[in-house]
Amino acid sequence: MKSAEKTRKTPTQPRSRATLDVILEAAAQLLESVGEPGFNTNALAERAGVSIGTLYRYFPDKRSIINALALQEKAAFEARVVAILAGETQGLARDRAIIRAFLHAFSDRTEARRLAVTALYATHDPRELMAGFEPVQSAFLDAEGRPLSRVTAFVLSRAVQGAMRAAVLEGADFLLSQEFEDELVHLGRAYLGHPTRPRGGRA
Amino acid sequence: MKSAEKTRKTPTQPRSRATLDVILEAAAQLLESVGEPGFNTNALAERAGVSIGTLYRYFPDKRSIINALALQEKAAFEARVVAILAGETQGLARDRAIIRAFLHAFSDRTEARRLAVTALYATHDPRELMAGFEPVQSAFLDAEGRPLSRVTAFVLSRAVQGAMRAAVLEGADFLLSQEFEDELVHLGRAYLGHPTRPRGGRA
Amino acid sequence: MKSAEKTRKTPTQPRSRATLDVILEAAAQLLESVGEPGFNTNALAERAGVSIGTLYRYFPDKRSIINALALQEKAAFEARVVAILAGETQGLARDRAIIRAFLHAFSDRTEARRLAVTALYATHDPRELMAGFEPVQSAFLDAEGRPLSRVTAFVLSRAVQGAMRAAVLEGADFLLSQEFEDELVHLGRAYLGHPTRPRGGRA
Amino acid sequence: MKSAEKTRKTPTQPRSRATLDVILEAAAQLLESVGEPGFNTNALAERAGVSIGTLYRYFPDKRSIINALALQEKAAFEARVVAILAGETQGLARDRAIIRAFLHAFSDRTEARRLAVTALYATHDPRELMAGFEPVQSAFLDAEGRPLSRVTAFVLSRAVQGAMRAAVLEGADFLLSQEFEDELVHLGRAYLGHPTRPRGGRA
DNA sequence: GATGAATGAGCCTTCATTCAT
DNA sequence: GATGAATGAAGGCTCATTCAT
Repeated sequence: MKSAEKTRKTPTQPRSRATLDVILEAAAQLLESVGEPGFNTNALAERAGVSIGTLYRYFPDKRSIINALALQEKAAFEARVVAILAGETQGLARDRAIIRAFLHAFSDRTEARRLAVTALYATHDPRELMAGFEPVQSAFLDAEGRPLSRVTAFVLSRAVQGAMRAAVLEGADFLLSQEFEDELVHLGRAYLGHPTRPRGGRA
Repeated sequence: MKSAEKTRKTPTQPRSRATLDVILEAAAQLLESVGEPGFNTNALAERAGVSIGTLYRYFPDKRSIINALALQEKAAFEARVVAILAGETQGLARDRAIIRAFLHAFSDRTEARRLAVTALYATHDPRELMAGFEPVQSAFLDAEGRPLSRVTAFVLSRAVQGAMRAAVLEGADFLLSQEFEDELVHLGRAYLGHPTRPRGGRA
Repeated sequence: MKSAEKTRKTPTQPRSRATLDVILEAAAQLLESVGEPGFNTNALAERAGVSIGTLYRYFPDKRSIINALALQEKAAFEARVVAILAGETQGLARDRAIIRAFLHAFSDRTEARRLAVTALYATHDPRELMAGFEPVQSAFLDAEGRPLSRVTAFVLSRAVQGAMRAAVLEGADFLLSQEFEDELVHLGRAYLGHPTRPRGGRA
Repeated sequence: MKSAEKTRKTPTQPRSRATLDVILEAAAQLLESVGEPGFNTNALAERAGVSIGTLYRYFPDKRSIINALALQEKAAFEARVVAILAGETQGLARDRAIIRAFLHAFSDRTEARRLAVTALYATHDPRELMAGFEPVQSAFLDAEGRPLSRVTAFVLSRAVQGAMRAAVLEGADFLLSQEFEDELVHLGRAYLGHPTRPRGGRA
């Protein structure tokens, strides 16, 4: 009884594609405003401006709508990071760019993203879901220029994500401040043994 | 429709206290085994071995049960950390002890804890909820022995928690390994500029 | 996903038993008046004067309500026939009594009974369901006093039932007439080679 | 809300006729494989290889599709029996031929036929529907060569049909056996007082 | 105090039918 | 004529909550 992955019919006609986008956008808004318990198909249909029946033409059941949303967000974010890694920027500047990408991914429509990803995790293997981040992890090297161990790569990525996630969830006023960004970059670079800007004005 | 906080009657008679504990224990087990969607009052009453009516003698509504569970877990954990801080151990050894306390809090009955805390966050101000950790944060000092800035303390605590949380959620096989614990300690100490065990092959 | 047989909880308390009877009686009335397509849980709850929720305390799903109804009718009818067979009456008089029992079973609230039994047949092995009639069949003997062959017993019982069923379904005006009853008795007895009343007034 | 009888446009062009046949054939297959509850217009359109819209060009609503199917089956069967009656064969041989025609009508695609006919009966006057059988009934005579009374004719035809119907529904292994056919012929002839093959071991 | 039968709002989902293309 | 996306009434079912016993 596993719900079909994502959609019933892969829509290629422009009208269908538009309808699908409308549904996913409405889903993100709704999830954002009411959270998971209030997220129901009737409310979604109304906000999307389509009928309940249309919803079910595009998705086999409710859960698959949330999953589709999560996968969409995940793909968009991974694309952004890959673009940075493929660019010319290196070293501290590159690290800043990545942190900034993460920060903005987390701060726009955050609650919806978090819930969707949580739901995605509830029904899929998390290891598989993190697979998309492997290119990011392998782009990092330690102070001697060697690739990171499995555990080190894990701690690095999850620590930075964790701090950002908490800042969003706790509504930290410094979320988009330069200081917070600097601290995150420092966290990562210090952990790996890279030089970073002097701590405070000391030393 | 805001639910009264926690309980209808604060139970002081021993029997009531026992019933309340049974309910909370059953709630933790149920949340653990079926997750939030399957967590319903009828199932809870049955697992706790009490009637639905009794449930409602102790809690005004469903959400307050989950909240009570979260608060209970939170209090227990905070007590553990405060005990460490009140002890004699200092420096690297104290940091290891705290990390270990976190790790075990996260690895026992994790899913229930996460869901309960998530639910707690959904209905309460996260800043208020994190207030209990302030003693922990003020116990840390930077390499020059000065207290941490607000942002630094935040990044430190949430980064470590984030890495542990992810390890649990992703079912990382190294969750309780020495290597993972070492990496977390290193993460925190490197961030603060404290000396730690040598990285990689360096002296 | 097979529905549990009959009820969720076997109710033994008098109140529960009464509620269950009310539901089954309402189900029979509703099935009678609107037929299977119009038979829905909301309408049933309303006619029974109970809530939808109560319905689902007694039956796991809609189909099991119809099945319970069918089994109840089946049991009642079988009991009636067994009583006749256990009695003193023999020969032609006994055959008449059985035919009459069938006729009345068919003519009181017939449509509901037919639909319920049809639904029962749709979800259960018909051979199993007919098992209750075996005592009836073995009570019949051919003109030489020998028990009937399997096929003969089958043809006899189903032929008589078929004629009665059709009379009900077609709304035959002679359904409860003496002539019809006589013809049915004659059908069975002639088939088995027993003497019966002279055909018409002719030799 | 009574559905217009049968079709919107009586199709006389060959293409329309072909489409209609495709739809009815698909309807029979679908009814056979999933039963009445699973029989829905979307599934029918897909199996027939036409669009939903096309379905509604040929039939005003769903019920009329099933009715058309039933009428088609009914007409085909009546034609077969009329052909036998119009033939040369008489007496026992003719009776066998008719029984055999019934048996095969019942055993080929039986479930679909039964459901369709049931649905037909639900919306039409059964007396009207049985009108087609009157020629069959009037072809039978009693042992004195006189036509049957109304009740006798009814009992005869419905008894034989009832036994066959039950054999199909109960999946009797003897459905197409010589013994079953013999018993049915004997049932009818004994009822009418005609001589038949010896019963049991008698001469 | 405890019980659990009863309630019913509200949710997910199906599917007959319409109509713009 | 044909298509199939869209519609939405309708129905099955769950579960938080109440209250008579």
